[in-house]
Amino acid sequence: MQKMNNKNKIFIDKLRSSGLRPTNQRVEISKFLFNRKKTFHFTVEELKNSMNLKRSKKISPATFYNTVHALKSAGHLKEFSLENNTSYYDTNVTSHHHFFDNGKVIDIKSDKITFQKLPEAPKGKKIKNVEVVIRLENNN
Amino acid sequence: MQKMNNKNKIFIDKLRSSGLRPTNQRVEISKFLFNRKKTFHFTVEELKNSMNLKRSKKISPATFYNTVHALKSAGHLKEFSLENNTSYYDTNVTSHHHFFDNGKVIDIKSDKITFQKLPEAPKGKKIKNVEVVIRLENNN
DNA sequence: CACTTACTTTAGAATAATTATAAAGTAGAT
DNA sequence: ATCTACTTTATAATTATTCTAAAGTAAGTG
Repeated sequence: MQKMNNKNKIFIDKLRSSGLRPTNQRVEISKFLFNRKKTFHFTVEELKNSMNLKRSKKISPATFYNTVHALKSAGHLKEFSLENNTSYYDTNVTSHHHFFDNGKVIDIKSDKITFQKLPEAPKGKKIKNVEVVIRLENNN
Repeated sequence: MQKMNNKNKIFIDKLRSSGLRPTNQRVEISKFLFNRKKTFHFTVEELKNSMNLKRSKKISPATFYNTVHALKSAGHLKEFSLENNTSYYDTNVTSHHHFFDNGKVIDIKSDKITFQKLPEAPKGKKIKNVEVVIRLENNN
C-alpha cells in the first residue's frame, strides 16, 4: 500500500492518468523518471539496470516494460528510435528535436529549428508531427 | 563462378566497391535491390523472405545480413529506424527525408524541405546530416 | 475494517531479430 | 590445376521484448 503523501502525488498522478494503479514498483519507476530537473533519455534496458543496481529486491523486466509503455501511451514519455534497434524514451514530451552524437542524445528546443518549406501530406492524410534528427561527428 | 556479363556489371561493381566478392548469392541480392526504377525500402527480414520465397535453394539469413551491412557501409544503402526496432534500408542514398504512415515509408525529395533556422553543432562537433521524419495520420 | 475481485508482479518460457561459430564450399591469384 | 583466403550455411548464441500462469495486492463494497 503506497503512502499517499504529497511528495509522491505528482508521480502517482502520472500513473493514474496512464490507467495504472500506483503500486510501489510503479511509483518508484515514476519517481526515477520524472523527479529530475533535466530531460532524461533512456532505453528500458538502461532504466532497468540503473534502478535494479541499487536494489536488493529487483523489479522484474516485465514491470519496467509495462510501466514505460503505459506512460508512453498516456503521453508522459516520448518514444524515438536510433539505428541500433532499441526504443529510446524521452521524459521531455514537448515537441522538440534531437542531436545524435555517437549514441548520445541531446535535445534541441523546438524553436531552434524552423522551416522555410515543408511538403504537403498525401491526400487523405495529415501531418501528425515533424521530427528532425541532426547527426553529429567530430570536427576534422 | 559468376558470369561476368554486362548485364550484371553494375551490380557486381557495387559489391566489389563494398569489399565483397561477387558470389552468386550476393549478385542476386544486389540485382534484387538495385535493378529497379523506384526507390526500395526494406528490412533484412522482408528482403530475405521475398527473395527466398521463389527459390528452391534458400540463401541463408547470415548472407543477407552480411551483404546488406557491407552495402550499407560502402554507402550503397541508407539505414534508418522506425519505432518498431528493426532497421530499415533505403536504396535511395541521396540526401532526402521521409513520410512515415503507419509503418509505410515514403521518400520526400530533399528540395521539398528547406530550413529557415538550424542550430549550431556543439563545440568540437559538426553536422554530419539532417534527417526529417514527417509522421502522417488519417484526415479527420 | 473484512471481503472480494480485478489488476499486478514475477519467474520463467517464448519469440523475434540479429550475430557468432565452425565446417564445407568457392573465387580468383599463381 | 592448385592453393588460400574469403564465403556460405546450418546451427547455436545473444539480445530485446513479450507472453503465461501462479501468487500477491489495490481499492471498492458493505
